Amino acid sequence: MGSYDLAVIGGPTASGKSAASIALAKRLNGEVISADSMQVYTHMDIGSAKISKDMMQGIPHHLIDILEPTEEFNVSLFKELAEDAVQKIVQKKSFPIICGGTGFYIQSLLYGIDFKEGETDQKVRDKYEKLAESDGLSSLEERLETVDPVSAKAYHGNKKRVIRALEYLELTGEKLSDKNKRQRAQESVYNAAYFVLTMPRELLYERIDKRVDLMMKEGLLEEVKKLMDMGITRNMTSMQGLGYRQIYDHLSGEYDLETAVYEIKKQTRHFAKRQMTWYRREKKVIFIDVTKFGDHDTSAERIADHMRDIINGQI
RNA sequence: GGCGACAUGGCCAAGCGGUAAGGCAAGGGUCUGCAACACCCGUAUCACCAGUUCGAUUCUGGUUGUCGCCU
Repeated sequence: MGSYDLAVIGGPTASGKSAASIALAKRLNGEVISADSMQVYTHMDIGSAKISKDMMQGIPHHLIDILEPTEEFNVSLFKELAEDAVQKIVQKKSFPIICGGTGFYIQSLLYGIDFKEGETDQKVRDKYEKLAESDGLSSLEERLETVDPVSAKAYHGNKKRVIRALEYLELTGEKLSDKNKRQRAQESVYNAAYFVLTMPRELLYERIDKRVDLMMKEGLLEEVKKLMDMGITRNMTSMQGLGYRQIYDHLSGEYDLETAVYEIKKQTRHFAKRQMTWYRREKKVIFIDVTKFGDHDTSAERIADHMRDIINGQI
């Protein structure tokens, strides 16, 4: 397996990560760890484009269907669970393959970002939340400006992060920006082969549109209805997912179905764009243009061959 | 054929004498506990021609185009 500890398969949504991860796992006696903020939830299959048991072809998968949609999920939890999974896979003499589009999650694992210090405190958070409501976000921003100007500049207008910065400082006495600087200096804890699947933007957008249409055909509407019946509300982490929240809004009478579908497509395009900017700044990624590996139905195998060769040091 | 209205960036749309609001889309970016989140940056010389004026996207005339009404 050369000198790599693990492989990462990233890329924008709808780029074919899942198929490639299966093909690679078969080649390397690997197991897949999903780095996806929505596929962790049960009852959310269609909208999250969750890989089916069939498609898994017997390859073990981790971090899929591990939470109820009522439960919270976040980077910190992901990192913990993913680390455990990596360890278990390695102990079995198998090869870990991280597959998913959430760049932040992958980063947290690769660089061992420490979320233990300044662990979030609901009381402190509520306090700032209330302040934001009564005095406005700008008052919190001013406050942050005086105690941690670097964070204040970076998080301008960003309520969640302004509050986190304030919270972190209050809990630890250290500026969040200082902690980040400290952590950024860290080297990756794993030697990872970080692949990112890409394709021309136009093609990607086409595939996104098609995939959303397919999700609708497969019953995304019904899926969201069921979630609502289960008592899932708009503010839960699970209902933040693309596709879910738009259908939710439609079902709550915000807009008609056509608008919902249009919004899902548009927002997914925006998302894909953001994913790309994330990968661009990631240091050692290996971009793989999937269009160079034949047509879509058969390319996964050839892409996996290519990735395997790189991992084995043959390229 | 006649009458009237309108022509502003990819789309929608303000401005109506002093050198182009805004929204959306496209594009770029930020991100260290909600990240499929949240946030930031950002693109025109106003259909064309000729006048009036110190100065016109804004006024006048014409050309072209679009829309509506009428015969």
